[in-house]
Amino acid sequence: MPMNDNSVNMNAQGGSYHHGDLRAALIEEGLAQISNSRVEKVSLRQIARNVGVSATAVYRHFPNKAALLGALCEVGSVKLSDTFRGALSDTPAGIDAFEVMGRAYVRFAIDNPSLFRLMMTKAPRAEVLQPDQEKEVGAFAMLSNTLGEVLPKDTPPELQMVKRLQAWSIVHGLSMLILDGQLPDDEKMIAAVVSRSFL
Amino acid sequence: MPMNDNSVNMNAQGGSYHHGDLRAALIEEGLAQISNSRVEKVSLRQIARNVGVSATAVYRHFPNKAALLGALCEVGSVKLSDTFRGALSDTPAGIDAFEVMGRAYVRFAIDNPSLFRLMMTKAPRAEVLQPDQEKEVGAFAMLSNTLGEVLPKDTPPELQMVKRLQAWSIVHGLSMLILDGQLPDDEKMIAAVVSRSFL
DNA sequence: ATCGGCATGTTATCAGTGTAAACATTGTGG
DNA sequence: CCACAATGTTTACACTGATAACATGCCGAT
Repeated sequence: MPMNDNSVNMNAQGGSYHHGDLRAALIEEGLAQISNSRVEKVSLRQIARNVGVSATAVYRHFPNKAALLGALCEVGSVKLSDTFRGALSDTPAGIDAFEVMGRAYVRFAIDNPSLFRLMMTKAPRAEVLQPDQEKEVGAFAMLSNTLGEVLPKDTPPELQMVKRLQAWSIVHGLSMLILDGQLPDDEKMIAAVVSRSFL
Repeated sequence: MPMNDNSVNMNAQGGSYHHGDLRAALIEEGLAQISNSRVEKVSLRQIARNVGVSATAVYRHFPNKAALLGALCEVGSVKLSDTFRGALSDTPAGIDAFEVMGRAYVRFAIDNPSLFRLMMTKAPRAEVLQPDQEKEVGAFAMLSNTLGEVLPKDTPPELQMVKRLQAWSIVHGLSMLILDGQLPDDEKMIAAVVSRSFL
């Protein structure tokens, strides 16, 4: 029996016509897909199928596939924020907070490769012009502000900004190189590269 | 007139049945496509169409789309190597060679965003265990060896390796963040971030 | 020189994708 | 209570990468 396009075989399963909270279900299934597939293999139709709904039903909740992926990114962002907060709160005194954050960043990327990629390609441009944007809660801001706290107080603002960008670049670059298979996922190497020795 | 799938309207253009050097033509057109499209929009069929050949003719020269893209990567690699060599040879004495290489790396990424992405996701793992692989000519090796030359001679090998990885990470991370629109394409900022101040 | 085989093209077809249009069903507020 | 808005469904279309079967033409052995 060839799967007939995007049918859903209504009167087979006991579900009701209306789903209840399809939007949330789509996001959940989308996260499941992206957690063990490359991002370019994540399919709107497959998500709909797994949720048990027709492909076009998705369009009642998202204008297009990009918007659905965008919703996944939002979830990813809070996940990353939580990871950062958790890493910081678990840090015993005397341990360098920036190194902890850096390792958490790389670890998050490794644990959520496709989602991380998606987040990076879709996120809005980081507010990077003036330091210490308290309101900003993006990945860069949390990492950057942590670095700001461990830098010497008399660091001139311009140099401080450069160091923040270097820190982000190092941590992000290392993450991407590991995700792309150019560098191995080696805990010791990660710790060494992220170490603050360069500041 | 609806485009009838993958036809090529033979007796309309004066071309002969056999192309002569289709493989090269496909690579050239592929490079053209990737130079002004995102990588996920590059289409095997579109390439074939632009070359004036049926879609399936491609499969006489490449087993699948991935192989064609792989060929584009190879061209990209020599392009990057040339860029590096050119940057080095244009460097006046007294200027830090590593900063020159770093800027060239970032500039290449900015000038060839899709190709650069493709190269990074397809390249084999960098040989990174022992330094100074003379034979290795990949992006990392050239950058890394340049850094090796400007580091103090008495730097212990282990520290040297970490610094090489940090250098690559910084340069690669900055490139990706700019490509993803997270950081602006600002010459001064790039120069500052790539500066060797962190060594 | 011819002729057969092989390299290199072609068309037809398939399964899969995102998306729009038209139709169906249901919960809900006047 | 019932129209309507919200939320589903089916159908259809233009794409994509890929396979199978068929066509053409170059080139070397007889």
